[in-house]
Amino acid sequence: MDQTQALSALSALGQETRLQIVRLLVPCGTEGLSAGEIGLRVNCAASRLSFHLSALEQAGLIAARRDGRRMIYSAERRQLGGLIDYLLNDCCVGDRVVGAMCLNTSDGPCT
Amino acid sequence: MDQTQALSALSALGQETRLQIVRLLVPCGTEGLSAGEIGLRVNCAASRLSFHLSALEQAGLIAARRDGRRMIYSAERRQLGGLIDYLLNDCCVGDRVVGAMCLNTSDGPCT
DNA sequence: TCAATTATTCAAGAAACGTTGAATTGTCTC
DNA sequence: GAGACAATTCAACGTTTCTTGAATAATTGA
Repeated sequence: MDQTQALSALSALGQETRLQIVRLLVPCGTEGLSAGEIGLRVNCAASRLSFHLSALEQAGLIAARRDGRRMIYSAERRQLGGLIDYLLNDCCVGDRVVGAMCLNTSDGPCT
Repeated sequence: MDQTQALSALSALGQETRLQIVRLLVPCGTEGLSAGEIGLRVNCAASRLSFHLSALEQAGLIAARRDGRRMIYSAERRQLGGLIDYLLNDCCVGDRVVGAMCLNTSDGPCT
């Protein structure tokens, strides 16, 4: 991930509804959720939801597929991982203080 | 770090000039750089720079101190680490795919 | 094919953001 | 104190982003 991609991912996540959507989708894995379901969970009108979903899709943070008459969205976890990796290694150049925050978590994937 | 703090950090970083500033300041550690120096390095007029510096400060990503007639800014590396930690552990709930991206880097702080 | 369901697109207005230049504040040196 | 230096604040402007509601597209089932 380069700076341009990181920028678009960061600004996509820097909005409440969109951060909520990503947090909702990550635990659903590749199975994902339909747009309607997402709208119910994040309490969001359809057209507003579509707007935010397409922003996340453009940033590469979620992927869309059709299932009958519904659209299923799922988190692009590799892109999210890429963003974290960018922050940790390209932005912060392996800085010890920053890295320690990651290591401090008891059950995180880095321990 | 909670969702509110993460949101403000993410949206602060989702802007080119501000991401540049953070990338510039992290390697400088607690020593930091003066506003004028930062302005030269990121090619930014004084008032515009001030605007972005205060946005980063409000998000807790940088700290300011005065040294004579100059203001010295330094990265708040713990806050940056906290953001990464949030993305990895609270947002992504220790997701394996996301975590793997972090582990994959050869010389990152997580290996 | 017609109606119902699901979701997107469009246009308009409101709100937030980013840029600019001028004015201001704080600090230093003479 | 006067002048220079470093940085911030302010107001104005244009741009982008977000929200809303109405219109449109795609799919399904009677």
